[in-house]
Amino acid sequence: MADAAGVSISTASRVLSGSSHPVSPATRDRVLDTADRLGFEPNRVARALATARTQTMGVVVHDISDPYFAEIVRGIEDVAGPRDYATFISSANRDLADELALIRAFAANRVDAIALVASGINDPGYEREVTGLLRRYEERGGVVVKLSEHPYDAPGVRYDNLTGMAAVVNHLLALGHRRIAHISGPPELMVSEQRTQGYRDALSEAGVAPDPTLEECGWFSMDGGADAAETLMARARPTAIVAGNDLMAIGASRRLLDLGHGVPDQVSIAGFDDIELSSYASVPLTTVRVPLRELGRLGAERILTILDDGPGTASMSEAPVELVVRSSTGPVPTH
Amino acid sequence: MADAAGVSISTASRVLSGSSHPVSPATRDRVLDTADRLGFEPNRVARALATARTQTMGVVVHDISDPYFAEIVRGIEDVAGPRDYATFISSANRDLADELALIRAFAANRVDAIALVASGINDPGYEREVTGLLRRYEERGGVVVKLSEHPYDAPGVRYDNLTGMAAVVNHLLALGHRRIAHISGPPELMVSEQRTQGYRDALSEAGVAPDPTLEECGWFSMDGGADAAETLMARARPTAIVAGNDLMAIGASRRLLDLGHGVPDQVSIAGFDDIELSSYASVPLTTVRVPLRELGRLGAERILTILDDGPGTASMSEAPVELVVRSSTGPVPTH
DNA sequence: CCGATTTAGGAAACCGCTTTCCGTCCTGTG
DNA sequence: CACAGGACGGAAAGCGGTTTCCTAAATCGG
Repeated sequence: MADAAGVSISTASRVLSGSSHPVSPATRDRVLDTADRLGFEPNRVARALATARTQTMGVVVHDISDPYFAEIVRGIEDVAGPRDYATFISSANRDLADELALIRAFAANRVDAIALVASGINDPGYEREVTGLLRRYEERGGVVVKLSEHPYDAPGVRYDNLTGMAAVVNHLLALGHRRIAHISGPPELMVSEQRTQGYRDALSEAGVAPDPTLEECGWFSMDGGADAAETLMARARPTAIVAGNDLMAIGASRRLLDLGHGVPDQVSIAGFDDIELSSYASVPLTTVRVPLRELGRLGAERILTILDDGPGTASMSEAPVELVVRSSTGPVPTH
Repeated sequence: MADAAGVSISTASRVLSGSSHPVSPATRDRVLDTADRLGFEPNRVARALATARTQTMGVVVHDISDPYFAEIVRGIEDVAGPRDYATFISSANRDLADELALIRAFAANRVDAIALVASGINDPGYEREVTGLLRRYEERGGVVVKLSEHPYDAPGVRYDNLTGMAAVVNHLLALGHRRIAHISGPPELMVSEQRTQGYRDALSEAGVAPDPTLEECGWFSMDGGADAAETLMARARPTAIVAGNDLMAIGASRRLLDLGHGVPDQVSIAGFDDIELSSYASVPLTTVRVPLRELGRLGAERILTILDDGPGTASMSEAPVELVVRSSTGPVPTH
């Protein structure tokens, strides 16, 4: 390529990499032309080795089929793309070991930054491993940012699960409900844990006695939510169910309808996240809106800032959550 | 690292990279131990430069928030992971230019293979660009496999959209429907085009006269499907609607229910893909099951085979589709 | 018109690995 | 016991770029 243009490798590199070293306009054009003619694209791998920068960022998601992540990822791409960073997504598919493998892969491939999205898992073994991995990654110059609760100490963007949960529960309380059940996500997930905590806090705050039979795990999936709802109805006859995420709430309302329980006439259902789907569910869902896409944008911006200017006083910033009332919740049945 | 173990770089490399060059067990252990102690992980970028292999594959998806892709991606990961390949996903978010940029990024980063999933777009300009890009990529040793219709000529796995569509339409015809409308995906997408063609063919096969007022575009999204359904009902009063994918079918049935049209009492609705969601939609969806995850698996296996043994007589293989009847379709209303 | 800068471009070192090539030592064999 | 050949490990040459260092030519001030 350099030969074809009749210049040295150095010169070719300088114009193609946008170096600050001066190159005459004539030479520059000649290089650009031949590069274009030959369809030459510099080998990013070689460049990465030389510069210790790959211009890529890796996004670790817990489960790619969960629309929650899609929104966040989109936000990340919104800002990464225009800044010429390639965004690579990798999904752990809810497997702890896979998740570690995946972080290891990103680190080994030297992505410039790793974004952790909703992969915070509460497990001493996992925490130790992931901490070691990410610490080494950071020591080598990688930046890690978290877009969800996570045991690893890194800057990022969060939102308040407790406040959000309190909002739904209070909404339900205001409608007169007292037997409010909860379908939780996988207990090992930190998001999940916090949301459940939010549910419990809000109830005890209102002086409603806790009742373990009103809680059931639904694994953050639609079928999980459906099964949990069925179990809860059979066991504890709640008048309202608040799920740990929208997916479970949708599954729950579907199953309840199938079983002949009116939603919200006989039982109210609420979710969390406000994924797009929620307005199209069997019954449009009352939920807590989390500004997912914005979260992604802010996260990516944080990454770029750190990459450009160093960590600074990097810490967590917070995005607001908001109750969205649709038609899946209503007053407690009178009889 | 090599020094720490008291061996030469060559030796360290040999044990860490699993070379066939003999290394005594004692030395091997020493290297392994110190590597482990230091948490040393070889720089994949450097390794990639030396070997011209990155042990990564890139998956180009058209829209990451479409659950269709999630399933396929999962299938790919099923086989890539165990074979120690990292899978990177990148989403074009329905933007043609972005999609090209994304292929370019994968190529520049020298992923060993690129899987094209449902990103086949019918646009002369795009086709020319993408062909040039991928051809160069292949010339350099990259392997490309397509998991959906795509203008670029490459091996892969497909399934028959025409047969699938014929199955749903015939199902509807058998139920007595004659005014069968169609909500299509984005016209530029090849999948979309084929499915629409399948719909038209099946109708004309049955001797039902084509009616352009019975076709409407729904962009493969839930809202798009909902809007299209509303338009169709106002304009042409179909007794059945077959959508180009499940997402649109779900949106459509939701909207129709909202507008007071019974599903399937007054209008039957069918989709295509059989994404997980479809059994949880407002009304469990009659649809065409596409073995998405299996498709991903087969695709990844094809990639690995080519990577290991060369292209061989690489061509398209085909996965079967199958009609799944649920409760969103029923006999044509009698009056 | 001359020395000091500035501008432009080339040579070569380097990024962190793999791999070829080579030398040493050990073993088995006639 | 001499020697062929295999086991083992090190030195060094890439891989394809970037960047430092250096030189030659052009420009400038006085």
